[in-house]
Amino acid sequence: MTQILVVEDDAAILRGLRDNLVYENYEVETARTGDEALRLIRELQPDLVILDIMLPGINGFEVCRLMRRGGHDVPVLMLTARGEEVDRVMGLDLGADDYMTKPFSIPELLARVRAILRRAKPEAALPERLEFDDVVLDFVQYQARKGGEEIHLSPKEFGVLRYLAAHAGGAVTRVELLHAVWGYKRFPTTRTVDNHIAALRSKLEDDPGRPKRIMTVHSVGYRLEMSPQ
Amino acid sequence: MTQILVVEDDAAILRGLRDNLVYENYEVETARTGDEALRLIRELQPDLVILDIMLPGINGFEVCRLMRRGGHDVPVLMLTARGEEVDRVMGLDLGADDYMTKPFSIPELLARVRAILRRAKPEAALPERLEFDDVVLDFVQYQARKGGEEIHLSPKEFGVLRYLAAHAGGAVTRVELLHAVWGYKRFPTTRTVDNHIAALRSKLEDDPGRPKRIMTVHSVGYRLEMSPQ
DNA sequence: GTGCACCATGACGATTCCGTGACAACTCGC
DNA sequence: GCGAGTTGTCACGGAATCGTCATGGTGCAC
Repeated sequence: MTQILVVEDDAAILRGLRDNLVYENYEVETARTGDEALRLIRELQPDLVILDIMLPGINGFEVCRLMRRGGHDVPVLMLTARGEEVDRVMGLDLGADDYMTKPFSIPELLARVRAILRRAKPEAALPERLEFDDVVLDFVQYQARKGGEEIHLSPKEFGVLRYLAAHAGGAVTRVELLHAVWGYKRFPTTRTVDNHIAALRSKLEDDPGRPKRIMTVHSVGYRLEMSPQ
Repeated sequence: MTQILVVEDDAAILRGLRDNLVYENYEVETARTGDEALRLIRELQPDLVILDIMLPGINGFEVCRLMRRGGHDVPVLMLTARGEEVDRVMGLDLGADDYMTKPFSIPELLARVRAILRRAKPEAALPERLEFDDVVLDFVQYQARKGGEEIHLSPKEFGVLRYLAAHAGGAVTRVELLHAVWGYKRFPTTRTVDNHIAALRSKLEDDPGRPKRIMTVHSVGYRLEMSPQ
C-alpha cells in the first residue's frame, strides 16, 4: 500500500488531511515537527511526503534540504501559507515536486497526490491478453483456456487477474484490488479477495496447494509471477 | 488525439476520471453543468462524452436529448447512480452508447471507453455471409439454412446475429447490441436482447439449453463462438 | 375488421455469483 | 518451539443475473 507522511502542526488541518487520505486508501503517518518528520522519513521511507512550511523548530524548507542531503528522493508536496513564498519554494531547488497554497481544496490536493504518485510509479496499462505456461487469457473475449481446454472464470475473477497481470511481478495489496476491481466506493471485506484468489488458483494452477503463478506475499497481498521472456 | 468530454459535478470523481483518462493519453475536457456540457460539445465536437445523469440545472437525460436534437452523434457513456433507473434511462430514446452504474471501477470504465471508441471509429465490417457447422447464413439475401433446411429468422434476429458475427470471438454487451441493431433513436429494455438471443438459440443451436455457438458471458453480454479455422 | 408476424415487457424460477464467517493451516518474529 | 497475526478453505445465504414463458401491442396484408 502507498504510504504518505503528512507533516503539519495545525491539528485541524492534519486531521482533515489524514482522514481524506485514509479514505482514499493510503496508509497515512503523521508528524507535527520537523525533527519528527526527518526521523519518520528515515524509518518509514514513505512514498510521498506532504510538508507544511511553517513548522515549529526545523521548518519545511530545512526538512526538505536535510532530507535530500540524506539521500532520500521521496516526492514532496509542499503546503505554503501564502502565495508570496511560492517562488522561494520553487527557486531554492529543494526538490519539492509540487506545492499548494493554503487554503486549498481537498479534491485538488487528492488529485495532485495521485498525479505525483503516478509520475513516481507509473500505473501499468491493463493488458488485453495474457499467456503463461499452458494458460491463455483473453480479457476482451472474456475467455480463458488451460491446455486447450476452455475454463470458466467469473467477472470478478477476470478483473482480479487482469489487475494482477497489469502489475505482474509487483505485489498488489488486497485494498488496492478492491479499489480497482470492485469500484471506488464499494468495500467488501478483504477476505473476499482471498476467496477469488483461491478460485483462480484452483482453476489456473497445476497444483492449487502449491501455486507457481499466483503467489501470496505474506502480510502484503498477492503477486503474479512473470513468465521469463 | 482522441478528445473526451467528462461531465460530472462531483469534483472528486471528476478529478479521478480526468487523471486516469489523461494518463491513458486522451485529451480531456471537463464540464460541471449541463449548460457547459452542451456548449463544449458544440465547440469542441469531442470524440466521446462521459455523462453523469445527476447534474445541476440541465440533467444528463436532457443534455443527451438536446445534443442529439442538435445533430451531434458523438458516442455517450452514461454514469447512473443506481441500477434501478438504467432501463428507464435507455427507454427514453436518449442514444447513450453504454452506461455504468456507480460505483464503478476505473479499469472497467477505461475498458468501456476503449470499446466504444473502437466501435465508433472504424465501423467493424459487417459480414455478408456466415457459416458454421451445418448452419449457413446470408445477410444480403436474408436467408438462413440449417442442415439444408431453410429456416426463418426475423429482421432483428438477423441484425443481432450479424453484429455478433462482426465481433466474432469478442464479448458484446446488450447495450452495444441495442445501439447497433436498434439504433439510438429507440431503446428497448436490455431484456429484449435476451429474448432474441433465446429465439436464435432455439433456431440455430442443436441443443438450445446448452448452446455451443451463441454463448452468454455472465454480467457482460453475449459472444459468438468462432469456428476453429 | 381479421389474422398474422414481430416485437417489447414483465414475471417467475433457475442459475450463477458474491460476501461473510468459522475454523484449520500456515508464517513470522521472538 | 510458541503465540499472534495472516492466509487457505469451505459452506451457507443472499443478491444479481439469466432463461423462459405468457401477455399485449403494433403494423401490415388481405
